[in-house]
Amino acid sequence: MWFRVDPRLATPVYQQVVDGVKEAVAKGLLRYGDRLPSVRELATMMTLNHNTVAKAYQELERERVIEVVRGRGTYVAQPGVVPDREERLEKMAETMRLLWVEAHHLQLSEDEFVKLFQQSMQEWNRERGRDNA
Amino acid sequence: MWFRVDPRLATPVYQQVVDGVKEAVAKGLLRYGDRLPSVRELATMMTLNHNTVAKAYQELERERVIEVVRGRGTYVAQPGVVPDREERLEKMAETMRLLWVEAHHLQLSEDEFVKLFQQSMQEWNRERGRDNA
DNA sequence: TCAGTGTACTAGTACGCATGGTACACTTTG
DNA sequence: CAAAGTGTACCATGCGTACTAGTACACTGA
Repeated sequence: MWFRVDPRLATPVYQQVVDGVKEAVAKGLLRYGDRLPSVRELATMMTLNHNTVAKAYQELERERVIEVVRGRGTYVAQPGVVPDREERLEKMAETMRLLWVEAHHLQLSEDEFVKLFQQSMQEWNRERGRDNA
Repeated sequence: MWFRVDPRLATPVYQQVVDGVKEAVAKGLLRYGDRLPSVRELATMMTLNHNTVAKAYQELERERVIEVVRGRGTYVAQPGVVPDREERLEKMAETMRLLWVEAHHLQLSEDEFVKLFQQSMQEWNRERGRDNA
């Protein structure tokens, strides 16, 4: 599978599934039209309940990351209009604010903070490049 | 008070108190040696339970943001050694990763993403400048 | 017809958050 | 010494969410 799930973490399992799929799509591991495992398949693979996987799939469909075809399965959706774009941009900005406050308490200078930020993005891009080779 | 609390939000109230105090310290609204309201005072002011405020204060003390003197009160701590520095840096990096994934799904280019980031920091610095005048 | 799909229920367990109340050891003040 | 104010430690309760488990339904394709 393209991701892992750890029930001991604080973030809910269904959220980890959502994040995992979104990351796989962002990296290009999953592309438009690719079929995802059925809720029962994925539940068996990761030893989860099918309801938990279904909850994740519903959230992913709400965000237009996947498309559901009743009776057939779920597929990676084509990039298009993004729902709730403004709210999500707002939430991103708020998260950045909290990050900057935390950086302050970790005694990071503005330069160090920006560097950590760029470093995190570069590492991600390296992974993406490898996966897409 | 230096912050607000909204019990309707998803983030726990005690966490909002923690974030609020940390932000006030980061901005310079609270400085080394300043006294914080007692748990019962703050609880009354914000119509919370004293246990909720106490939980927030304990977390703040664990992070060395404040110092507790039994029988006297709580005070803003002097900047010093930061506990759990490595773990918190790790968590920051992980948050940045998730932000970058979300940015991808919001169809933000790398430049737009970085710009949003810088913009968020600049706005914060403006507020800080105003408060510290 | 039948197997596989997502979906919708119900029921139960577990955990964290928040409130409310009481009590204790400590410090400062009168 | 007494009183008031401090953080802290309990216990009990209600509430919402997460997760599991099981069952059932409507739909699709072979």
